[in-house]
Amino acid sequence: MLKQLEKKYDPKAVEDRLYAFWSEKGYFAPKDENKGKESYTIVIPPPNITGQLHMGHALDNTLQDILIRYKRMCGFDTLWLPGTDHASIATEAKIVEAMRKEGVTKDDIGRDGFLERAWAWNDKYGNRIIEQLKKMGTSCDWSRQRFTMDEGCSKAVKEVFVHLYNKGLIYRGKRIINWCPHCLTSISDAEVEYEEQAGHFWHLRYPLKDGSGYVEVATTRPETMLGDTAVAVNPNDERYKDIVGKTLILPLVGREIPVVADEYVEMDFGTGVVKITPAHDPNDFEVGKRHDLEVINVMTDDAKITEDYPAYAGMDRFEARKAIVKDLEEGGFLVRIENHAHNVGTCYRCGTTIEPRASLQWFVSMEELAAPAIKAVREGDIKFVPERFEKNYFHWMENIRDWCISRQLWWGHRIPAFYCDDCGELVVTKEDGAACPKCGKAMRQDPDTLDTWFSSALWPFSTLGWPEDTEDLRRFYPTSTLVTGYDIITFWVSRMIFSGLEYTGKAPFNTVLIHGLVRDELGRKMSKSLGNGIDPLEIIDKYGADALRFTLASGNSPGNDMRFTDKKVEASRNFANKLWNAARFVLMNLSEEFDADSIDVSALATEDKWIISKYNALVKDVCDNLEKFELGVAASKLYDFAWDYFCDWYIELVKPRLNDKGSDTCRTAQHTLVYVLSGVMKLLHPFMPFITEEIWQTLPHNGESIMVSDFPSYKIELTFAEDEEAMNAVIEAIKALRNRRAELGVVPSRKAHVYIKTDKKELFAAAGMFFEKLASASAVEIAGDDFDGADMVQAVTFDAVLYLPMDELVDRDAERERLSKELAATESEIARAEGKLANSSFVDRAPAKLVEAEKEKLAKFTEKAAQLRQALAKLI
RNA sequence: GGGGGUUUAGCUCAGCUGGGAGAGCAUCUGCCUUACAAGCAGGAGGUCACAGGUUCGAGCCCUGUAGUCCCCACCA
Repeated sequence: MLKQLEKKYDPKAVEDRLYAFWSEKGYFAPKDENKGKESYTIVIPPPNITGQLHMGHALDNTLQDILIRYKRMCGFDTLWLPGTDHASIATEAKIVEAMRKEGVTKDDIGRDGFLERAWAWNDKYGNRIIEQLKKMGTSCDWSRQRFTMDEGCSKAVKEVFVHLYNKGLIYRGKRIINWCPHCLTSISDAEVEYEEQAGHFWHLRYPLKDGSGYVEVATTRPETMLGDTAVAVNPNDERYKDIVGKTLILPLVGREIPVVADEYVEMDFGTGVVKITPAHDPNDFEVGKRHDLEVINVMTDDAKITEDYPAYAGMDRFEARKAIVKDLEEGGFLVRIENHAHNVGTCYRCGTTIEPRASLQWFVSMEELAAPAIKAVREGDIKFVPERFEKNYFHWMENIRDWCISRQLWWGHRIPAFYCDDCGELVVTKEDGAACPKCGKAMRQDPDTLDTWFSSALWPFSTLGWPEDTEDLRRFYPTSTLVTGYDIITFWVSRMIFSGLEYTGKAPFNTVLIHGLVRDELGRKMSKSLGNGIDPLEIIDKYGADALRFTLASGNSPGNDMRFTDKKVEASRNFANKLWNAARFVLMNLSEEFDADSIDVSALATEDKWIISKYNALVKDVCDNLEKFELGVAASKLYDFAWDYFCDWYIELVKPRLNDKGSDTCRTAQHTLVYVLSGVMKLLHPFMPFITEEIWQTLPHNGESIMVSDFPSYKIELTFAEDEEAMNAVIEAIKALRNRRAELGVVPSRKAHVYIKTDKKELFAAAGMFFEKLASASAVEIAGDDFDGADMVQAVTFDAVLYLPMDELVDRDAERERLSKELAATESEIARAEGKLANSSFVDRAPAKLVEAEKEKLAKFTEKAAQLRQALAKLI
């Protein structure tokens, strides 16, 4: 006896058990016997060890899991490689915060003590998000799980750093960088977010040393005037020709500063005079370099005024601004204040206003690296889906600036540069604790660490063993599809591309599948500060992982944002339950085992061929869609097929045969049910892994898990166009009857005799039981050509006219009106078709197939109109 | 300032190379038809933002306009 199912699908009773089963069976790992086959590899975008699973992860990983499960079932040598990212700033901030609560600072415990805490923290919490991912059903090969700071990744980082340094592509220099006074580190340009703020324009007056007057400058940041080392005007500006080269006295400070001429200054903006603060503005820094100006830093690491300016020393920059403006005003140097909205750079981690700052940092020289990365996408070695994101990528890559990679943090990859304090030698080496090659003394390692993205950039190959020539690297690299959100194309995708090309000589993946953001019901970004985030784990708890996955995969197209609502998950949950009950029904009616993977075509009834033919077309569609990364389209096709065709029609059509226990036709119906349902389970498995496995295992099946079964493939011999057409005619007739009965308000329990006038007598005669079961017919009779049908209710379709003797129930006027309306509609269709066919340019230029189809339609509508006219005539 | 997305039923969104507008939810009507009320059957609801253009034919292609969202750059 076959296993029976509970009435409602209970995800909790299934998910953890099946996940453990898959895991124990080792299905997540690539199979040895697949070695040598074409590989399909995905590397996970490594979540931060500080992270908690959010909807973005849920979406990202659902898409990856769909792809990898699909390819696995298709027989590829598949690997989905998981891991985590050390997330230097985020993690360090978290640990510092925890220490603050204990009253301990980084300086108190020192670098080693701090790192000890950080590693302990990683041991404790680093795997939390991995465990959460498993709840989603993600089929990563956990045996290959990596961490950006594990030994192998660290080795790769050093290798790359030394390689680039030796090639002259990494350099150390004093430049303006973005400094976060809260995180106390430099950050890269990509890590700065701009926001518009209402500010002011302070017009200041700087006196000429010779007492001949003043120049007026305008600034949005008056506090930086302490560090001014010049004032600049445009060389072509007639107004200021005379003062170029003269000397000014900097108010409040008394420093003598020159007036320089520089193209950078725009004559028609502000006063046409710019104060130059090389230490605190990137443009000013460049001007300063051109004119050999002094770079005077006026702020401490935490953005307070330095001791060099006693009047303001220790003041926060914004506090100092007020004080300085007040003093300028009192000294008569403030001309006026204008309102001015301007963009302020903020730290993407903490939101603090960044402070541009001249500082000695390490940089990657980007121009040479960017060129091949641009070429690879340009020439199609790497494709973005959807393609439009290539524009973003090109724009970023073509305007790329050098990448500031050093961070004043402790948690991360320490820069492998060593200084000899004795002789001043700088050595960049993979060896720790090397002695100075010049004087043999011990050297001091650079205290800074690398930008987190430096190691992430190597992820597709560092995780496979690079720089060693490992079996995994040969087997799985280059990877296939990278799945990520559009928000990290610049941070991550672009850097992986140039890294892969530079270090491995290959593009790290061939397709970048971009998805959008998951937003809340109101279309807002989910965020901690808004508190509008929805916890995927709570959704899983309430509706099941399959429902969540199906929701995220469907109703969503690549690159576009989606809104998340419980209503959508509910619909998916209902779908899961529908599948469950379909399976229940099939099992309840199963009397023996059948081969779920093949079917004897010769025994099939028309309706069997109809569903199998439709199923076969579905297989093709789903594969095509998945190959094109149209996962949402595939999902909705599966939904429609399973619910509409299979449940609402096929199961209902086949019920009468199932009652005929022991008959051949019953057995054929059973086999068809098993064949199609189990195929649909396979097609759906990438989307809804748990319920499909549970159902598949309960049904007759070959093998021990759907996860490692063969994905269905399109079979030309399973296309039955004629049977499809025949069954469609019957279905149309059933719908027409139902429609008529509903319009007349006849309850289903009231059965009625049905007369059918049709050319397809055999078909409709054989379909009698369908009308009894699905259209409340008490009996069905095929009417002869002389059948009159006067005073009967009629339902007209292309292939048949159906008569119901229910005169006493019918309002004749209403019926006449209805028929007239339908006739009018039909006549307008005829007019449309005739018009089209009368149009010689259509007939001549449109494809012959379409013209032919139009003619057929015209004939059908003409026939239908004739029937309707007859019916009307009989009513009167 | 530059670039891009988006605008389709009351709501959320699909709509593949141009060839008679779709789904889910909501709504209305009728059904406990022994797989499923998380269900079944039926209905109503759209000048596909607007204006031009290309085409035999446009939701789809081109141009422009408007609303909306985003990205990049940044004039002190």
